[in-house]
Amino acid sequence: MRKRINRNVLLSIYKKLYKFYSSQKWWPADTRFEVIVGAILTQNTSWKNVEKAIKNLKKANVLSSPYRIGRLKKGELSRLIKPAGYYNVKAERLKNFLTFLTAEYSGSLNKLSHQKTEKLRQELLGVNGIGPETCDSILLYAFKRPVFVVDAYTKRIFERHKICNKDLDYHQIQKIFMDNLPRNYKLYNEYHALIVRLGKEVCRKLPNCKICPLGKRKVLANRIL
DNA sequence: GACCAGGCACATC
DNA sequence: GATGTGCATGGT
Repeated sequence: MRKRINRNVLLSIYKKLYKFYSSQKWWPADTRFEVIVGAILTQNTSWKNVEKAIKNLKKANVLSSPYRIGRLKKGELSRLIKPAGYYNVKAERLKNFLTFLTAEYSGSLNKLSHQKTEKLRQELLGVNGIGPETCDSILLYAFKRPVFVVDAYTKRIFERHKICNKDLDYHQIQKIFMDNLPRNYKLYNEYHALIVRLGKEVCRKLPNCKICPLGKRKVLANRIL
């Protein structure tokens, strides 16, 4: 039997984070398509490296529409996204998404955006290379659906703060957040972004973290994040 | 030079 | 079903 959590805990952590960091203005991208490309490129990769890859794509003028990337040869695409790492797999994954979009929606993100959330999720998960987190990032940040994104930071931070059990999988952790927070797109958008900000900034500064807004530095010092 | 970063698919047991 | 492994760059 799972431990029941206090409904207010998640919201109060959110408020602390927001007060401390303020809005993160996510997702950092100019277009919906750029969000999707970024979501695939950032898989297990620092955003700094993804930025370099995105810059290359923009410079080559292929990020303005799915059609343009779709026309690139895989080798050429790999070369452009090289700084983001795993460039061969990621080129394949981008291609897979574009093949799906072309085949099922005539290459139109607008058409895709009319689908209901559950259908959209199933379709995205059907693309080889799009797993739960990438899928939910796309749902949340590209299509503004109220879906909570769980990532490595979320797991680490909330496990160590005893809010999630260590053995919970992606969907179970997601459910804890979604069952205990209002289903609100803006809230989920900001919350996930704040968690990433906290993870990035605090993680490396252990064990002498002075800025953790969660106020549990003793636990933090034991390598919480 | 080791370790990490906004995962995922696939092989093997 | 659980666990292990390959994929790869660039910063600390």
